[in-house]
Amino acid sequence: MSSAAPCLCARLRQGTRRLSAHYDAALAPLGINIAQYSLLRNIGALAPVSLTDLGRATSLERSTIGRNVRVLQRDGLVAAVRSDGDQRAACIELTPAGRDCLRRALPLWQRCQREIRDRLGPERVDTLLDVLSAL
Amino acid sequence: MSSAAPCLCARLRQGTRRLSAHYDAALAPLGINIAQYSLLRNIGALAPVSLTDLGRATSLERSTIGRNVRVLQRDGLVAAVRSDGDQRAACIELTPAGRDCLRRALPLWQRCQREIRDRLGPERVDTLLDVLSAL
DNA sequence: CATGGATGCGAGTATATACCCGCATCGCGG
DNA sequence: CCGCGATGCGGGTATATACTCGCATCCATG
Repeated sequence: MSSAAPCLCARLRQGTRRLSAHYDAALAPLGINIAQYSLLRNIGALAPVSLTDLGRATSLERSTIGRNVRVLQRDGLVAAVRSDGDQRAACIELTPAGRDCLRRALPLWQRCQREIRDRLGPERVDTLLDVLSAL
Repeated sequence: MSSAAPCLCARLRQGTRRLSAHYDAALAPLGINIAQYSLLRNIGALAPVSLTDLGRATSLERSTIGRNVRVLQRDGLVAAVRSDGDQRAACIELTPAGRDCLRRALPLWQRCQREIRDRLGPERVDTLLDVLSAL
């Protein structure tokens, strides 16, 4: 029986792909996806921030952060700033274009959040967040 | 307020990364990860199966399936079979090594499933599966 | 039977993600 | 002050994933 049970991880991955596609589609007019939006939000909240700290905040590998930030940097949404202290740290902050992108993305993102909340109901959303935290 | 609310998608992605890492670590002794295990299970259940049908079964892009299957094929876990009908279909099935890998992976996977179920409790697991289906 | 739309795939390209290695810098202990 | 472990990053490599394009095959219709 248990060998026929659904794989929790596979289901979670599948749900994540589907939900990400939904958010990605909503953000597409701005040329960013949900991973980038999330990273931009984190940078905006923590800036100026080092790649290592960004990795800690997002639970992402530092090297992953580096590559993802590079894309945002290429697109002019974030920029490196001179760090006063540690010369190793590559401190990152939003550019005006990045702030503008975040601002315009907000309603699109909120719409996605609302849609999901409406579809699932507030209780199940809260349960989901709770379970994800416990994961 | 809502702009400060947690991003459901980001949380889901984060939880998926964490859970996947857990399953990946458990399956590492067999040289496969959870995505490959899941794909192998699907192939085992549907074989002989075309890439397109595999994609439908897993909600993955057909081109993604093609690339993922290629890795399994390179590792000798799956093989293409002559299709009696449509000459376009690249019918895939498990090799004996693939079946053996699945067999040995089963207890490792079950252990992961049990750990998660123990950590979350059966109700929350069921709720999670329910929510993911509704996503 | 011939042709054109539908379908199945592969390849190109791009991002997300992780792991490992090597380099540069930092800071502490001698 | 000097050296060595700790820390921060970039690059290499690999897989997962998606989108697009082009090719081959299929099939229904004329």
